[in-house]
Amino acid sequence: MRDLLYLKDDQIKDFIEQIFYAYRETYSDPKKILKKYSFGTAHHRDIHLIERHEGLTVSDLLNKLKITKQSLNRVLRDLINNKAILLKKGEIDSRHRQIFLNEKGKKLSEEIFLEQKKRIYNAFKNSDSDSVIKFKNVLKKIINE
Amino acid sequence: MRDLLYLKDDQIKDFIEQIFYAYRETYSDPKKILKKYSFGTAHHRDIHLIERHEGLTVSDLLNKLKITKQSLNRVLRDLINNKAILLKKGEIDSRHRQIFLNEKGKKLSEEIFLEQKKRIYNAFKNSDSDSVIKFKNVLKKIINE
DNA sequence: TGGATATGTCAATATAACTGACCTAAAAGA
DNA sequence: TCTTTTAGGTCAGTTATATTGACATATCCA
Repeated sequence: MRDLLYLKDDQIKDFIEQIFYAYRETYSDPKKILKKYSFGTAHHRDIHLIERHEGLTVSDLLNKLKITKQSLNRVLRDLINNKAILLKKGEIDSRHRQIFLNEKGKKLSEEIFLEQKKRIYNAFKNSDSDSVIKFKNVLKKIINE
Repeated sequence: MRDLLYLKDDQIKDFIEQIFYAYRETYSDPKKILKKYSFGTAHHRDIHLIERHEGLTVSDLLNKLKITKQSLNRVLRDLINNKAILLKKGEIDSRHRQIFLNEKGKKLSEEIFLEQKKRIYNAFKNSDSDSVIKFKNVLKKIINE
């Protein structure tokens, strides 16, 4: 077990480099669309997480993004002013704010995704299903999920 | 082929989210060490690429990083002032500058890597070798390598 | 009622990037 | 040789995204 090639330092360094490229490329693709709305990647991440977890609270979002509430609030303000999202008081605990996409936000989210999807879709289409499943499993282990 | 689960939009969105987490966590780990030297992640990326490709030129580095030379120069200046790297005129074409780590840079690079390695090493140690190989293959397809 | 929690906001600062303009030295080509 | 291109460096101003720290408000819970 101890001399597996992929556990050697040089190989691990290659992986670290490739994770950087994969992230950068994946999140670069929709930048042109974001620019049309005067949004950046920070807005993109919020839109993505709100779409995936409709009704999540501000603190849910903070926990996923791992940024400060001051940073988050700048971005949420932009999205609210643009009428891409709306905040509702939590029904059980009215201190909470639950975040939703409205129609404009859903349209934007879809537009972003169509651009961003291509790269991943093509990579998967050219891989066999076992590869994709194992890709996911290793990714999960990297993020301790 | 057309109804493979992992080609569905929701699944692809999950992958996009996980690529973000994987990148963020992988590059967060060594931030404490970088701070000791008053460096940030931009310095980290440069150090990494110089270590992996000793003697690469400024334009090689620009092509890998895909940032402007003005951005790169701020970071290289810091590294030069800190005596972490040195630039030599290219032997064949003396317009080129070839970049090398010196002793201090090598030590820093090693220190950063030991911190960053843990996450990937543990993920791989808990995966079988077929998974890791397939992880790499899919990653390569995502970045079109 | 008093403390903890969830959220929001003001202000200043840091980091990493950008655009645009301009400069020098060296190589390459007509 | 003269001209153009390439590689690199720099100045100045700006933008995007994040930070720290302080403080305010509303709501929940014991």
